[in-house]
Amino acid sequence: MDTLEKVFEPDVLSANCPSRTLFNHVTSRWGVLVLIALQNDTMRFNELRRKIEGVSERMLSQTLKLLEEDGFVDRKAFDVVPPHVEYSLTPFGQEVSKRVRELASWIEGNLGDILAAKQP
Amino acid sequence: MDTLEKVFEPDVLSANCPSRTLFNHVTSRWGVLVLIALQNDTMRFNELRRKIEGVSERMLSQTLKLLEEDGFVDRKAFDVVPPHVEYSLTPFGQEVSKRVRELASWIEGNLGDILAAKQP
DNA sequence: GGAAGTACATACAAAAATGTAAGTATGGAA
DNA sequence: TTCCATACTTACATTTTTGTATGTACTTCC
Repeated sequence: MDTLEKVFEPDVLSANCPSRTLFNHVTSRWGVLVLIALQNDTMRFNELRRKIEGVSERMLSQTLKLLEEDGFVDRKAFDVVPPHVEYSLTPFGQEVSKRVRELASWIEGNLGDILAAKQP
Repeated sequence: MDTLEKVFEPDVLSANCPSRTLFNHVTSRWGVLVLIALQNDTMRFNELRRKIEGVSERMLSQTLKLLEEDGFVDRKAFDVVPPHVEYSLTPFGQEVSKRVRELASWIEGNLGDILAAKQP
């Protein structure tokens, strides 16, 4: 009966599938780290910057903006001066964060064995 | 009694932790896709290239080499001409692949809702 | 009064990633 | 015989990413 239903299957291996774009944002160099850093906390911009060693302000704000547009990060700005902004994960963001964390944790937890197995 | 034991905790948030390097390789633009593509198969170079839409030969071989050095990908070359090479995941590679797949699958499975929630 | 902290934006520069085209040695198909 | 396929590598060009420095409009600390 569903002969006319669309049978579009999202696939990150397809060059122009929207899931690929989202996947790229989430797995981007700083994206993964932002997702991990925000996992259980609400953090301010400079807090995040200190936690994620090596990010520049530019990259951090760019990454946050992208993840906010994708609906993974929530930005709450208080209209005061000096500025006060709080970042946190949306429910969607928490789901992806959980999975990114699992990948990172596995690597961290097996780091010794992985490095020991490397030849060069 | 373990006063002299090392208390090094791998952490991807630390700029020069080796886990960060591995994590970057694994979550690199093409790295994630190679890991996903190889999940249940042994594949040849050009097969992979066709499966991962958009990779250039250069990037594919570079990525494969990196993941091989890290011990996630196994390369088996047969000494024939024309060349015949088979790529597959090592046990470590299967572990990371599993987690990368879970992230990708979650995004693919929730793509509709994610896109629907986006404002801009 | 000067320095530091806040959360960025913007312009410019440098570095890194990626693509393109060509080459290699050979077998098999048309 | 010419073309396609295999699995790459290398040189070169372009694109993208990333960093650096500076400015903003205040407030608080010393």
